[in-house]
Formats: sequence, structure tokens, C-alpha cells
Amino acid sequence: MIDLRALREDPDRLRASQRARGEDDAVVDTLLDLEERRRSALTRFERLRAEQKSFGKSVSKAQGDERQQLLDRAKELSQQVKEAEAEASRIGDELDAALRTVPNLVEDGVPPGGEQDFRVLEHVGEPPAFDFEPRDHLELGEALGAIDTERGAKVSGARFFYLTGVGAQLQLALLNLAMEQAIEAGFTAMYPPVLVKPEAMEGTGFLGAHAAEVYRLPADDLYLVGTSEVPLAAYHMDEIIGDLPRRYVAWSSCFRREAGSYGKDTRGIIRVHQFDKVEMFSYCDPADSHEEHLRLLEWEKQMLAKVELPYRVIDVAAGDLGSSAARKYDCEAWVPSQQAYREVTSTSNCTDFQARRLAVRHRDEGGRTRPVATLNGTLATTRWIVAILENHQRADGSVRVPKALQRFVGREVLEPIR
RNA sequence: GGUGGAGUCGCCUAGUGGCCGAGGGCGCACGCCUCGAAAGCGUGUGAUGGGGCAACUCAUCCGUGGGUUCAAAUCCCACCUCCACCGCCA
Repeated sequence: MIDLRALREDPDRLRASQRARGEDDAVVDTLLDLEERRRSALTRFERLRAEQKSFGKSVSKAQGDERQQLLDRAKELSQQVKEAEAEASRIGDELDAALRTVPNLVEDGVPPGGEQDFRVLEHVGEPPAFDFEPRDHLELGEALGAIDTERGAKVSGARFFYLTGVGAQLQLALLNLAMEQAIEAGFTAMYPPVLVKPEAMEGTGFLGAHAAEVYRLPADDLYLVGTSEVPLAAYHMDEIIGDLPRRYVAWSSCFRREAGSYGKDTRGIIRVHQFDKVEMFSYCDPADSHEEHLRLLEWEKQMLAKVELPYRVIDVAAGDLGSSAARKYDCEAWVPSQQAYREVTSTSNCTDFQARRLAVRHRDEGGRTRPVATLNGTLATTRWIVAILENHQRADGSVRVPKALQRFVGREVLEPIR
């Protein structure tokens, strides 16, 4: 949720932000108008309520006829108070609803435009040069006895899979390495719930444009999270916290319906309904959020270096940010079978957008309570297995295990078993 | 899932329709006292939104949402959470 006070002071900033995202900027006028009307309705209610209070004292002291007369007037006043209150809360609800549809203000420097308009910030590492025809991750994974998508489909349907044997071990290794790195960097390890209440899902901004992506359990009115960002952001919901920054790292399963992606990435485990992820999450002072964002990106790059993957970093365009982010950097690893870079991490600075919706606050120097900033970043996911298998494959179908993972996997090379 | 009990300003607690628009204790902050501290004494003490340069001030908030009433922490209804016991269960 954006800051109403800031909007009043500088409405053009939101207009520019909306245009960069390719969204309607007329909402600015709607908001300002509603805010004005709410203000006057509230003033009217407060005045009437004050009058009613002082009137009540007289009623309680009066006797006989005088009391009866006062009671008649009190009834009238009570009616007016009720009407004024209803009016104020109606406009308040309307304003709140409108406010919650507005995405976050984009940070200065974000490239305008949509999905294709990202800016490449840097390339790290070189795509491997194979002197043989490289196999894709599914072919490799099946030969290694690491991935079984057929049985995944048999048991659960399309876009479900089993990691088997060394595949399951590889995932454990990867996620353990990620947890270890974050814990060493001072993060607090977390194992969060993956079923959350509507207010947690709504507060983190996932019930807007992405609502169709989310699994819902109607019998219990709970949602399955698509990322542990949700339970981590809601962790301090309705709290006033100190000791910023607070950094958490969570390992969780993630669930996505992938509703709008029919026919896309149907082979293998690139795009699936359920995967595991290690996610970093920071609560910090909004004044420090830009620096914190760059730190999260550095930790992601550190992790990518450990598994020896070539990748590029992109600055995601305004129209592709999602509603909560003011800026987003993705790391995309090279996938040889596709001759393309594919997203393996994503770090967002949500500034005070989520914190305002979730009422996560801290005290500023003046002792006033202010929303904090929230940021998130991926440290490793199941999808990384795709890039690891493909980039480290060898002519005989074996796969070299990156050095940093060897002590977790217990071997240097994964050999085909058929 | 069943039965019973409970949810008040950081913590504990008073409070069964108008003198509670919330009292007390603890904690905390500041001051007095002291060489310094403890003890003692005094003052203050939350959140949200609005108005004022300010000191301050107005409204809302007694788990949540409805209702009754001129008036609700207090009465009524529903729900949520926690505790205890019982049942069921990977």
C-alpha cells in the first residue's frame, strides 16, 4: 500500500510510476478525491460525537420532565451520529479498497516497459563450450536416476515430479549449502508454515494480479504459499519491531498453479506446481533499503558462484515488477539445451509497501512509528538443478558435482545408471 | 470433533449499563534525594487517524464482527484465539 500523505504532497510521482508500469494514472485523481471526502466526513462525525458525549452527562444527571426532554434530543443526536459514522466508514472502505489496488511506486532508474524491456546489468562466467551434443536436464536426470516426471504425472498430474536418488540428494545438498551460507552471514533460520490465512496472502500483495496463480483450500479458507516470502513478511504482522535490519532465511516448499502458462516449459522440472526454495528476507529501515537490496543481490551471486554457473543479472522493467516491488533484480543462469538464460533468483525491494499493508512498523529517531521496508531474495531453488545438470554435464552423460556441493552429495561425479 | 474456562493500555490485575471517555501494581522513563547507587518520594507512561511551530488537542481502540440502548469493557448473537479434559488421527 502506498503512502497517502506522500501522494498528497507529490501526486506526479505516482502518475509517473503508473505510466512506467503501463498502468492507468487516473487512479491518482480518484484517490485524492476520496481522501478529501473521507476527511470531511470524519470531521463531521467527530464533531457530532463530541456533542453526544457531553450531552450524555446531562441526561444522566437530569430528573423528571427535564430528563424526558433531554432524552428526546439525545435520540435525535444519536441518529445523526450513526449516519455520520456510517458515511465516514463507507468512504473509508472505498478509499482503502482503491488504495489496495495501486501497485508500489517504482524506484528511480527502473527501465520502463514490460517483460521484454529488462536491462542486462552484467554477465558472469562463460557458457560452457561442449564438443558434443549437450543433453537437456530431463534426459540427463532420467539417465542418472535423478528425476522421474512420468511417475510424478501418474501420481499427481502434469507439472509434478519426483526427485529420486542422487536427484533428491542434489536438492538437499543445494538447499543445505544455501541455508549454511545465509546462517553464516547472520540470517536467522526459519521453517515457516506454507498454508496461510487470507490476510497474510493479501498483505504481501499476492491476491491482486496473481490471484489465479495461488492454490486455495476453501474448506479451511487457507492459501498455499507460492514463496516463503509470504509467511516471512507476515511473521511480524501487526508488530512494532526494533533491532533493524532483521534478516531471516527460510526453507520451504512452494506451490504455484501456473495457470497462465499452458504449453510453456512443459518438459522437465523448469516450471512445476511444487518445488523447494531457500529464501532470504530482510526487514530494514526504509532509508537503507536500496543498500540492503544490493546486499541481497551480492549474496545470490555468491551462491551462484559456489555452484559454478554462468549467469547474467537483469534489472526487471517496471511493467514486470509485480504489485509489491519498487525494483527487482533477477539472476538468470545459462541453460545450454535452450541456448538461453533462465531465471534462478529474484530479489525485490518492496520498500514500505508490504509493511504498510501488514502493519509492520519501527520507531524512527523521533519515536514515531513508521512502516519498515521489506526485501526478499532467492538463494536456491529446485530449478537450479536444471542449470547444474546441464552446465556440468560431460560427453558420457555423467555430471560433475560442483566442489561446494561435494561434501553434501558425498561424491564428485554423478554417473548414469542406464 | 465434544465439554468446560479464559481473552482489559509492555506484563499482572480492578471492573456486571451513565462518578470506568478505564483504577491499581509491576516494568520502564524522567526528576528529587545521594559522592555515586539502591531504597524511598514525585511525575509520566500504548496504538491509529486528524488539527497546531509548539506545549497541546480532538476522535477511535477493553480478542473480532454484528445487535440492543439516549448511553456498552459491562447486556444479546456469531466468530476467532488460548488453556484444560475427552474423542479421533500421520
